[in-house]
Amino acid sequence: MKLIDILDATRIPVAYRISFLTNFWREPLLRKMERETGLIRPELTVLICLSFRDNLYARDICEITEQPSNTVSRAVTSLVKNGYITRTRDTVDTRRQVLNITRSGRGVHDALMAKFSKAEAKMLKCLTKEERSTLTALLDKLARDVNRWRCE
Amino acid sequence: MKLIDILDATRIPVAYRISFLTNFWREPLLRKMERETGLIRPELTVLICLSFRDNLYARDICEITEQPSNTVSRAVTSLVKNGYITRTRDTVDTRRQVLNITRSGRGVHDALMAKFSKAEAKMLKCLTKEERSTLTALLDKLARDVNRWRCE
DNA sequence: CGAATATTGCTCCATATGGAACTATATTCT
DNA sequence: AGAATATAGTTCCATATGGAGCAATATTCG
Repeated sequence: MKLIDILDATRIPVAYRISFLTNFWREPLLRKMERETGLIRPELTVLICLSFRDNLYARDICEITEQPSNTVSRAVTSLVKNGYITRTRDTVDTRRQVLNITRSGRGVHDALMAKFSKAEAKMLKCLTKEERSTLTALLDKLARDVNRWRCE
Repeated sequence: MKLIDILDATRIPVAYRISFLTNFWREPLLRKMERETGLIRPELTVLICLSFRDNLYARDICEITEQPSNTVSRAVTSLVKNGYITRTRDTVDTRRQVLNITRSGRGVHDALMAKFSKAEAKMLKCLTKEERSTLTALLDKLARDVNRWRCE
């Protein structure tokens, strides 16, 4: 028996399958990233945020990602130390520090995303192009409705 | 900005959405379970396995779930202590211990699954019945193909 | 202006969980 | 049978990460 044999019987068919894909696709990939680059998850998250937006405060990243501030703080400190982002004290509000991704940070980010993209393509190979866009659309519908179904 | 605003731009549309649902749907639910029942994830996993199959060894559960043996070992010990499963030394191979879910364990399991099922129904409310079965089918296709795309 | 309150980012602590190594038992091979 | 190897389950250790609370600064309100 394997976990996959429970697919048919579970009372939470969608959630179970999503969980399954998370466990067997995302987790190994992230663990591999951790081993190979030394980057950990919250650091990747921060990097992703800063690759989309310049001049963010740690606080912004907490709100964007809904991660606790200590987690973000640690990630930021580590990324600065590795030269992947810069952190400069805000002159107006000296509690704040402006964060920006460096060239090197963007390089790491882009390389990682390329790997993930490749891994995703491999996973999706068993679907037709149409099925892929259907799947994306359905997942999208769920994700965008987060405020209705979110816990608490 | 929110993480959800990255949906359109990401290079890994499916994986990102799955990750998003995991972060905002599964994680809070599991954390709530941990707070309210004291059960942790590997314990739930073991409980699920034993609710599907009697007389498993810890080793079987490792293979089923692909979790490390120490994690399963800890979960088993804790579940036994709480009276959710029984553990009896195998007479043939005395290294092994036969595991079974108790009535109380099944009660906890069923109650949890009922909650998860309800939470899933809430999440899926924005999809039509047909969309739901399409989504399930597509995720199913991906999951069953795990051996082709799995990492290492 | 001065006091109360809010906010930013951080440190301290608790805990979940994976990797490696260990013990006890079983199996295999000569 | 005896030695080498494999396997079951555990313990030890390292680390990722969340919660609570803290110091420094900013804001609000009298």
